[in-house]
Amino acid sequence: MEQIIQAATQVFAERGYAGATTNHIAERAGVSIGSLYQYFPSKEAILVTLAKRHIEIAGNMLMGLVAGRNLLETELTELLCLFIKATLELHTGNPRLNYVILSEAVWSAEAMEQVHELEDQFIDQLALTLETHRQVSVKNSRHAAYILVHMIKDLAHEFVIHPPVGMSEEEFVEEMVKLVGGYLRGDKGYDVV
Amino acid sequence: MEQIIQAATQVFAERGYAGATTNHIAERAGVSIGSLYQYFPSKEAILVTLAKRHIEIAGNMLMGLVAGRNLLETELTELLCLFIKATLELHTGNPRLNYVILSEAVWSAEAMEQVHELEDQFIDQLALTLETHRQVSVKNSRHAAYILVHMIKDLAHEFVIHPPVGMSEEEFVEEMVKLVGGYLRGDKGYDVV
DNA sequence: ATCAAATATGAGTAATTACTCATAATTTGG
DNA sequence: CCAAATTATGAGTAATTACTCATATTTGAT
Repeated sequence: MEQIIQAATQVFAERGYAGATTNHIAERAGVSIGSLYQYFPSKEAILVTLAKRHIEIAGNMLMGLVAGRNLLETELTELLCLFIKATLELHTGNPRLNYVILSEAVWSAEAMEQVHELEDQFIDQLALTLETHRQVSVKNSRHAAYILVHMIKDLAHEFVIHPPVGMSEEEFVEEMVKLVGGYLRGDKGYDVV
Repeated sequence: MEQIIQAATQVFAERGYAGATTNHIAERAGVSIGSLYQYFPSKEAILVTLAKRHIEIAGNMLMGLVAGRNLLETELTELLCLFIKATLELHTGNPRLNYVILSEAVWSAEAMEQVHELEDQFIDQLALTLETHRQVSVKNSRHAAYILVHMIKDLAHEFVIHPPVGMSEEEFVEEMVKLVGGYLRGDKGYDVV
């Protein structure tokens, strides 16, 4: 079971979703193809299990960043730095696997729903954090959290895959902090039409 | 040729990349499978042609928005509104096809490069626009354009697929304008660490 | 009208692969 | 120690599908 997941992680990362065969995964895991299908009803089910686990790990990791801190006393900029760097690291760690999970896999409606559920949980938690922080001023914390999470995730993903010429990781983080920081503070000296 | 692309557009949108068969595309186009392979060497080549065309159309459409205007006299907020609404529309128009192109298709390294080249061209053009506008103040216009384009594209994509509960399209546009507007103006009253 | 070049045809193929199932090994509980 | 339940095995299959190629049709120049 665990070995199958581990093998799938490797094989998906190496060959992509379409390129990975269930026989190959079973072989890498050191079990027979029959056993594999005793634990997972389909190839997609393996990916879903793997993806859910990765999203859970990422979520816990990111929430852990703020867990030990006194939010009221930590600079927003520092928090954002942490978040963005951590997200970047998550994507840099195994870019190919992240690519497979985020972009390449063919999700069934059901699988997609499960993944979204986990995402939503994380967004809800982040929304609470946003409400608590003194430097944050947004109309709707849940909406802000939604935008935040997806923006950071998607841009980090994009950056890892195809960064613009001449932009270092530090510059990327700096720009992201600017972008997000300004938005969360809500300190605009002009009206939005 | 043209009919094949049209058919592919429909079939990819209906059945996804993996679910679409070349025979099905040929049938829908009203040509034989042999003819299809006279024009396109592979299934992927069809998708690449189709994707490049769509990116080109989208790019032209978005650049056209600012073409007729006097940039110096148009409010940044208004411009951003236009851009974001247009992007949202592009994604709403045929969400399934956009999904296939952006997320589901298995891109070869070569195909990916071609797509990125087009994206980069658009980013370069936008960078010039940013430099021209009086209300924009960014350190590196190309980097800003990169972040802008991907952020708007990815978030619009995300929003169309899985919007947060209770967020209307208008609210989404408003938030995006806030987010991007603040960033581009660069009017921050604090230091970034 | 003639011929050659260009284009169209679609039955067929070769390869792939997710998944099954009859059988065998192993574990469990009495 | 045995039987029953659980779990493992892997050769085989059924279905799918991207792609080929021998043949037919059309085109266009002379």
